[in-house]
Amino acid sequence: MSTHPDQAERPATIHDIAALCGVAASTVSRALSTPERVNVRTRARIEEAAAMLNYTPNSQAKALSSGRTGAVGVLVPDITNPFYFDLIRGTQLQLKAAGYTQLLVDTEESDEVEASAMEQLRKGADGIIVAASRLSDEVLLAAAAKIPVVAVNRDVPGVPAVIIDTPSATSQALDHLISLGHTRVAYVAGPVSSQSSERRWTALSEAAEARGVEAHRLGPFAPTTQSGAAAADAAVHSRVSACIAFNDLIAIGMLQRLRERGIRVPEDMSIVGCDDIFGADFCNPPLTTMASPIEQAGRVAVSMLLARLNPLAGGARRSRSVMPTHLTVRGSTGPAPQDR
Amino acid sequence: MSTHPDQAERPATIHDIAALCGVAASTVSRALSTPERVNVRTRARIEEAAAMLNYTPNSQAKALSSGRTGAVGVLVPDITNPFYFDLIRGTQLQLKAAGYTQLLVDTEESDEVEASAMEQLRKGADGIIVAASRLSDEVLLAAAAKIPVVAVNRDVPGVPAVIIDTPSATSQALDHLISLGHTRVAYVAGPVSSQSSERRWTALSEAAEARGVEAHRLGPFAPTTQSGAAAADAAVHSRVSACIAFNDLIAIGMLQRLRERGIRVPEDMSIVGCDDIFGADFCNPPLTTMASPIEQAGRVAVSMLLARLNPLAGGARRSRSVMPTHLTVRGSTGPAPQDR
DNA sequence: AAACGTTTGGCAATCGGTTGTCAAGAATTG
DNA sequence: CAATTCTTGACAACCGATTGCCAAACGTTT
Repeated sequence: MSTHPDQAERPATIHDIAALCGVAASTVSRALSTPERVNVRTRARIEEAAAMLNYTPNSQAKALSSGRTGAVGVLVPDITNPFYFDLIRGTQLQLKAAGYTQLLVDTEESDEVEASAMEQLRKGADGIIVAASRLSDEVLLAAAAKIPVVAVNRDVPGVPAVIIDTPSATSQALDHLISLGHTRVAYVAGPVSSQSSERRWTALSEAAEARGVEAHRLGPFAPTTQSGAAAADAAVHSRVSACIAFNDLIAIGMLQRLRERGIRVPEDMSIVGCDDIFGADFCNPPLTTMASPIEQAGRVAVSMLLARLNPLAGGARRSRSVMPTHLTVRGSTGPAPQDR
Repeated sequence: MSTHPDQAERPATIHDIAALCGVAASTVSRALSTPERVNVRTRARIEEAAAMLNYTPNSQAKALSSGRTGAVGVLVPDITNPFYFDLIRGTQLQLKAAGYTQLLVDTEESDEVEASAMEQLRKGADGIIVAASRLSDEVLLAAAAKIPVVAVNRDVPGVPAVIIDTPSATSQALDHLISLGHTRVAYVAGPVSSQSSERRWTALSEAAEARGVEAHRLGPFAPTTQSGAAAADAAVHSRVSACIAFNDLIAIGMLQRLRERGIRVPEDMSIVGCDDIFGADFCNPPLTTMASPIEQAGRVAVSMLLARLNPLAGGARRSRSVMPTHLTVRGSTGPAPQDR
């Protein structure tokens, strides 16, 4: 069947090692997973044989018999949204460091796809990290009861979470705009299913009231540059002098649209984005935005999940971690126009 | 152990279905995987029971007994490089449509990480798609002998590949620059291990010679915006009036650096990028670049791989597919300066 | 030297499916 | 109605590990 019948084309198994060493397969298994329970000399022989045969444990078989898959699912609403790049990279690095495999799934901004992915992963992964979940509180909670889940940017009591503290940054952004003389500000809302959009609006409207400035709400808008065009038109129509956008994609889309319409940024209109994604620093003008350590958020999420999976390893087992956010001022915000 | 001892918390297995229908587990397995070999009525009962129990096959067990994992590994050098976003999305969509799971791995631009990931995936996946492989021809060929591999942007005889035809676009870019009056052009090279960088330089230098213009080679540079700064300085020093960069990341980095140094684009220097990544259209100035259907490239790669995995399904079993590339002219290229 | 406790290693069941083999039953045919 | 073919479904081995259980071998203590 093979070109070299006598040469083992097929990956080595513990049985091959066992045969080579003259021990039982179970001994090999123990020697490799519970070294202290096997005679030093035997173990040495086994390890030598394993190295010689270039042995790699079959993860499928391991998963089947042990129940642990060594994989963690990472669910994001849209892979092509740059915001998730850093998050994905953070989870990837941390997971790999811990010897886990990352199963990345794009849920296409759909709660159904998300739910089915979770059901799928229930057997295919040891745990799940879900970013910006579109699921209802109840469904998410139910899912978390079946498989360890860590949510990112989604706050549901009972579900461990990493929260990126954009609401507080929103207030900073408002103060920044107020200090520039703006008195009529719009919040360009994200998808209705986005909890963070909701929380940000709450923070913003409260802060605006406390400071005595007008806060309008526009949207909802899809978190893409395309919908930024509609957002820009809405903003112009609402006669505000500054906008705080749900995220940088929308903000960048607004920048483009305003430029097309001949509306100068920041002279005629100031724009604040959120996330400090790739591109925020080199768009035209560079975007004032709310930045947070996203990659770190991914790493923290993994740590929280792994602490739950391996309780023995100690660890504070936090169930909630808040990532700080700060305002990064660039060129898209400036003094309010004086035309009134 | 559970809060509801009488309720099946554990996912249903074929044995549960078999018990419910009064048939053997193997019959259930056949009914679900080889429906035509089971009595219609029995099959209907089984399917009904499966639906009732909310049965999902255990992929681990399936993989173990059948040898097929239903997963495909996708290896990219750097997840945070926007170029790969669309590629990843293309593979993800096409794989999901075919019922496969995508295992995404960031090889960190390292041939060693890439090789070990391949070895790992040899048992954990049915096939591998590797983008911009850093491996040597021999190693890649050896890997392809062990597990079906489709390479993207890597041309090794014997390894099926999807090639993005940037060399021909490079000539287009050169013609574009020549028509603008440029006579001294630099190629800003990518990593030495990148085959596409090499092929592009070959195409460019030949085209330049044929057209009687000077072509300089700068670099190598890492494919990041950071190294674009060094590239910009090198370009200025080499006194060329136009640059064709290995990719958009470098080009965008150059744009930023040139701006810092007060060198105007395109008045003093024209820049051409490659890939038309996210951001290329809204940087300042918008980047003239070589665009190709990257997402489609991902989909084609998956199709080629799956055709190999399931030969029965027919399909032309192409072993090489070339994706067209065209020049997208934006604001970063303009007439050559007249100062000489 | 006997009794004891402790390692150490092998057997076999198990995870949840797939698949080859084969016999019983149904359908078709002569 | 009997013979034959086909269909259908049950049994059991197997994929590659893990793991509970038990017995053999070892060293220690009295």
